[in-house]
Amino acid sequence: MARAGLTTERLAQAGAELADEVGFDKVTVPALARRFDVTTASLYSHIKSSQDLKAKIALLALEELADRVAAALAGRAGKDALTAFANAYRDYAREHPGRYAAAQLRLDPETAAASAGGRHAQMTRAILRGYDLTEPDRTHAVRMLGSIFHGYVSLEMAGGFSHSAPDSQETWSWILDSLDAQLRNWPRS
Amino acid sequence: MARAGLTTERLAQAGAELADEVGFDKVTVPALARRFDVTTASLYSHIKSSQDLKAKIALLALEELADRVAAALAGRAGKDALTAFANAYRDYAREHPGRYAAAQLRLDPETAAASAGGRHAQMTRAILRGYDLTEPDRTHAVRMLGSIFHGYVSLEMAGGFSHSAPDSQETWSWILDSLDAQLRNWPRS
DNA sequence: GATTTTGCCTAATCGATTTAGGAAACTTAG
DNA sequence: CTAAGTTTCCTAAATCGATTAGGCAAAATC
Repeated sequence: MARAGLTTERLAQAGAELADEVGFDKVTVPALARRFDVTTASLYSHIKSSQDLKAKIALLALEELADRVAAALAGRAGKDALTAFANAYRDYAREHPGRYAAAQLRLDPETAAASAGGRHAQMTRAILRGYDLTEPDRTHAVRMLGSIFHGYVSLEMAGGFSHSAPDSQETWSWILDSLDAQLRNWPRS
Repeated sequence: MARAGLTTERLAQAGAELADEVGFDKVTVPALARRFDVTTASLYSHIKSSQDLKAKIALLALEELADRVAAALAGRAGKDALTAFANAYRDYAREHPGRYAAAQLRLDPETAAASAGGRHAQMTRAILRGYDLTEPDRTHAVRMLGSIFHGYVSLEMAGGFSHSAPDSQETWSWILDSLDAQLRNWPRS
């Protein structure tokens, strides 16, 4: 019997592609097995469970996203860095909706600790170096940026802004301008 | 054979309670049937499918949340209204995590149109009456507020802010102060 | 080339989803 | 009050996803 050449990495990769095509919630062990023309049971030599597969897809997405953000951030500072960061984030979600959804999966603490989550937090802090904030304002600002980017992208993907003027791109730019102004003028009256 | 007295509303209500207890993704037709001591098939006289059940829970959550926000907003304006709105939103998510997750379910357009989604948008606009914004800034601001509240609450529920100082409440207050200042000083430099 | 390890298979169980069809309980009209 | 109609719930059964046990053949190791 010819072997299909499965590995954990290939499964995660194919699972990520499947997620982008049909949605992360529709990623299922049998569906992935069909892609490799093997039986469902065969995948269980490479993954522990369906949850495990999803977690591996999530880790892959987090790494990819972190790589993109890192590349976008290279050599930039201030508003330039803020915009690059935000756009890298948003573009990834638009190009890879299934992976983006995967990246939101709640991981157990050990897995999360070994993930690219730390790089994300680190890069967000790096953006703020271009602004004149001291602790604890800097941490508050990190959290605010994370919230607004994640929230905006989620709502946009859910179709929240698609059916009315002004278009989503304008709002995105407006928000970035607004955040930049807010951070530059801190502390305010 | 004694009847259990099922109705669509009771199922949605019980489904919402179940969601808060075990998580929205764990709400299943058999699990709900067990609560009423009936067989799984019996529920299908009241719901069209499992998806339909979840949509009904989502609609219930959206209504409840809109009611709460409306109550919180009554008689308030300016920063007071902003804070009340934000806290109503966040408190609901903390008290009813399953329902909050349900409220994020993507509904098909017709269902969404018949939902309390419109009330939410309307109330968000109402908050901004206390600030001096004109279109299209007002719409941009509505979207920004929605994004940040949703994003913050999602990340907080996912445990994103729980393992480091400063605590989440401080950041929440900081963000509200910051948003208020930003909206009051609009347009800026 | 013999042995150990690994990859994939067959077979089977369990739980969730859903439909078909029947019987008992409510409702309503005569 | 009873007969007809409707609704509610049941039994039974098919399908599909998740998962485990145990076997055989292919790779890798010696």
